Amino acid sequence: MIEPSSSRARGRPRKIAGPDDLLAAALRVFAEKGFAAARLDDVAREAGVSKAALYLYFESKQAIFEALVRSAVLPNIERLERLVAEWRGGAGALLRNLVEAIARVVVESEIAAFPKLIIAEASNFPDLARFYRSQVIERMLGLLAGIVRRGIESGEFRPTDPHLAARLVIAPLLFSALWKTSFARHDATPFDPAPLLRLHVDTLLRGLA
Amino acid sequence: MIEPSSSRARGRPRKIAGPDDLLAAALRVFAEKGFAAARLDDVAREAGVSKAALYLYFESKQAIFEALVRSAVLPNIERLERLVAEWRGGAGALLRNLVEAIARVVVESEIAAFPKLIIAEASNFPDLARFYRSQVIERMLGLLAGIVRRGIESGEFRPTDPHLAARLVIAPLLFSALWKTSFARHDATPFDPAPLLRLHVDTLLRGLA
Amino acid sequence: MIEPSSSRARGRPRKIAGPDDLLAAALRVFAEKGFAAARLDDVAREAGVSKAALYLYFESKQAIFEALVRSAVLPNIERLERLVAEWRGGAGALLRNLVEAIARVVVESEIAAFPKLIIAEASNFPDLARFYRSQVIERMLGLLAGIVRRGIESGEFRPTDPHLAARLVIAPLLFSALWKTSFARHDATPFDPAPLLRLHVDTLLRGLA
Amino acid sequence: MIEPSSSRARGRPRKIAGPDDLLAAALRVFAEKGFAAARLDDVAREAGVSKAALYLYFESKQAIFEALVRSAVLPNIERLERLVAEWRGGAGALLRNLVEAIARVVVESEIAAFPKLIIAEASNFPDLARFYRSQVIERMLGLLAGIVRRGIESGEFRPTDPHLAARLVIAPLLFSALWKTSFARHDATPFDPAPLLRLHVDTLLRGLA
DNA sequence: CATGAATGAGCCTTCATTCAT
DNA sequence: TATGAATGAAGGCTCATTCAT
Repeated sequence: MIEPSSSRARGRPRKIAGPDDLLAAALRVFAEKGFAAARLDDVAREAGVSKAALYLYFESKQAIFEALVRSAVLPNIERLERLVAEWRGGAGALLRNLVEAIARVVVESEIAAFPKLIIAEASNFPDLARFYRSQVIERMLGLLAGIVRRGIESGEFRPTDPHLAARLVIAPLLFSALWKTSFARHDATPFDPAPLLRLHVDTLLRGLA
Repeated sequence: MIEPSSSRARGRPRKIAGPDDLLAAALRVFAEKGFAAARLDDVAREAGVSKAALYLYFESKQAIFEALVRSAVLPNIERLERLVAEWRGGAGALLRNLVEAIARVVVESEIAAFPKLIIAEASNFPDLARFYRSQVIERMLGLLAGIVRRGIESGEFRPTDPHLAARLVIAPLLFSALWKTSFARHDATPFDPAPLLRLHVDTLLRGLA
Repeated sequence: MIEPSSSRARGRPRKIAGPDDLLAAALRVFAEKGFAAARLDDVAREAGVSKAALYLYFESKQAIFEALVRSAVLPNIERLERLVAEWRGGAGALLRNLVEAIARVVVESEIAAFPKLIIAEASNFPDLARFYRSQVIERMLGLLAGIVRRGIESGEFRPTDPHLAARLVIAPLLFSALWKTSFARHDATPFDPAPLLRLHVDTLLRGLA
Repeated sequence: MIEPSSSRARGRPRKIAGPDDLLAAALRVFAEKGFAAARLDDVAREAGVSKAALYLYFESKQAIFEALVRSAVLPNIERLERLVAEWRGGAGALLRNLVEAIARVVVESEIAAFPKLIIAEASNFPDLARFYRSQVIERMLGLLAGIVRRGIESGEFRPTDPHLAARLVIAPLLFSALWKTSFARHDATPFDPAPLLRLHVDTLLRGLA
C-alpha cells in the first residue's frame, strides 16, 4: 500500500525517507506524467531527496515502476477478498457493498492512478502487465464472478455467464477511476462517482434479477 | 478517420506518403508505445519516409499527436450522430444498434487505441484532453443521454438521470477498447467483445426498463 | 590505419567528418587519458563534431574503443609481414631492418599509444585483449620467431628457443613505445629511440651469434 | 612495501584495517581495473571496511593512488641498491643476480602491477609520473648503468653507453611484468618469466662481452 | 574510529529538431 | 518535396565525497 511511511513504527517521528516514501512520490509523479514522461528529478524532488538517493533503494527507473505496482495492489485486493469471505448476506447486497468499498478507495486514495498507468504501459512492460492482470484483475474478476455465481445459485440472479457479468460490474468502476485521473482534474466541481455508481448498482441488480 | 490517403483526391492513386499516411503510422506507433515512449524514428520507418519528412507536414511531435486525435475522431462521431438522427424505432433497439456499431469499430479499426492514448496523456496535454472531451466524449454522452431521455419519455425506460445512464452505456465499451489495446495482446484466443457487449445491452435494457 | 580520411576519395576535399576521423580523434584522446578517463566530449571536440555525432557511427564508447583497436593494427602488421616475405638476405639484416621499420612507426605515428591502451585496459576488455593478442602480438612474435629460426638453420645464430628470442627482440621496442607515450612527454629533448634500438640490435645480434 | 600491516608495531596483532591494508586492497583493485575504472566501493569491500573509512586515512582517491605508489616502490629499490652495494664479484654475475631478484618479485608479488598503472596514468598524474620516474626508474637505471660501467672498466664488457645498456637490461623485465598483468590472466599454463629472462641474461652478456 | 546514508557533479546516451543538399 | 547528417538539450545512472550518528 502506498502510504507515506505506512510500514514505519508509529509514534516515532521519522527523519529520513524510506523506500515507501519514494514509492509514494513516484506514484504521484507517474500518475501525473506517465512513466516515460516522468523524470526521476521530479520523483526525487517530490520525495524530498536527491536523485541519487533513489538508487539506494531501486536499481532503475523501471524497477521503481515495478516495485510501485507490486507493492500497491496486493493489500487492497486482500482487503476485498476478506470482505467477501466474511460476508453473510445476499449476493446483491454484497455487490453493492463491494462497489461502494472500491468507490471509496478510488475517491480517497491515489490508487485510482494505477489503472491508467497499467493501461498506458502494458505494452512497454509486458511482464508487469501480466503480473497486474493475474494478481489484480483476474483475482478481482474471480471474486466478482463468484458472487454472481452464488447469486445465480440462490435464485437471486437470472442465469448469465458470471465472468462476463463480473466485467459489467467492474466497467463503471474503471470508468470512474480513469475519469478521476484523466478528466476530473480540470472540472470546477470535485469529482464524485457516487451517484453514477449508485445508479450502476441499481440498474445492474435489476438487470441481473 | 485514419485510413491511408482517405482524404486524397479520388481517382488519382498516389505512391508517396501524404499526411494521412503519416498519421496512420503515428497511430500505430503511439498505440504501441504511448506518446512519450514513441520515437519519431519509428513513426517515420512505419510510414516508409525519412524522419525529416515528418516535419514537412507537422510542426512537432506534439503537433502530430494533436492532428492525429483531431483527425481521427470527428468522422466517427458524425457517423454515429447520423445513425441516431436517422433512427426510426425504439430507444432500446437504438442503444443496441449503437453499441454494436461501436463494438465493430473497436474490433476492426485501430481507433480503439485512442482512449488509451487520451487517458495516458490527458494531464500532459490538457488542451488536447479538453478538445477530446468536448468533441468526442461529451458529444457521445449527449447522444446517449438523448436516447435515454427519449426512452424515458416514451415510457420504455424508468426515470433515471440520462447523463449518468449514458455513462453506464459507455463503460463496458471503454472497458473493451482498453482491454483490446492493453491486455488482449498476449492472449491465445483473439479478443472478441461481442458476448460481453450482448450481455451488457441485455442487462442494461432490463435494468433500465 | 588511423589516418584522417584515409579511406576517402583523393583529391576531393572533404567537408564532413567520417568514422575514420572520429577514430583518429578518439585515439588521441584515449592515448592521453586512457579509456575510462576519456570523455566523449573531448573526443567529439577533438574531431570537431558534436557528441551525438559519435553515435551516428558507433554504438557506444566501448564500440569506439574496439573499432579503434581493430582498425589500427592490421594494416601495420600486414606491412611488416610483407616486408619479411619479400626479404632476400640474412636473418640478422632482416631483424635490423624490421626493428628500424617499427621504430619509425613508433616515432612518427600515434600508433605507439596502442600498447599503453591495450595494457591498461586488457582486464577490462578481455575480448579485445584476446583479439589484440592473437592478431597483433602473436602474429608479430611469430614473424620474429620465424626469422630467428631461419637464422639458426642457416647457422647465422646459435640455437635458442625462437619464441623466447622473439620476445627479446620486441622488448626494447615496447619499452620505447611506452616511454614515448608515458614519460617522454615532459622531457626537454624530443624522444628518439634510435640510439637505444641501434645498441639493441647490435647487442642482440652479437648475443645470438 | 605493500604487505598487510607490515609497518605496524611488531608483536601486537591487529584485527582492524590500517592504512597499509587499505593500500594493499587498493593495489589489487587498481591493478585489476586501472585507476579511473576502479571504484572506491571495490577497494573498501576488498579491504573489508566501509567506503567512508578510506577517508579516515586518505584525502581522496588520487591520494590513495599516490600513497600506493610512494609506499610500494622505495623498499624494493632500496633492497636492490643494497644488493648492488654489497656485491663482491663480476658485473655479469651481478646483472644475472639482479635480474633474477627482480624476476622473483615480479612473479611472487603484486608489485608487477605498478608498471602497468604508472604507464596507464602517467599523463593523468604528471607529478606522480615524475616521482616514479625519478625515484624508481632513474634510480634503477642508474644502478644498472653503474654496473655496466664497472663491467666496461674491468674489461668484462665492451664499451657501450651504460645508460642505454641499462635500458636493454630492463626491457625484458618490463615486458614480463606487463605480460603477467595484462595477458597471462587468461592463459592455461601459469605465467613463468624464468626461461625468457635466462635467455635474456645469457644473450645480453654475450652481446655485451 | 567507523559507518550507513545521502548527495552534487559529471558522463554516456537518446531523441526531437534542424539544415544543407 | 525529400533526406541523410548533424546537433542541443535533456535524462538516467554512477561515483567520489561528505556527514550525522
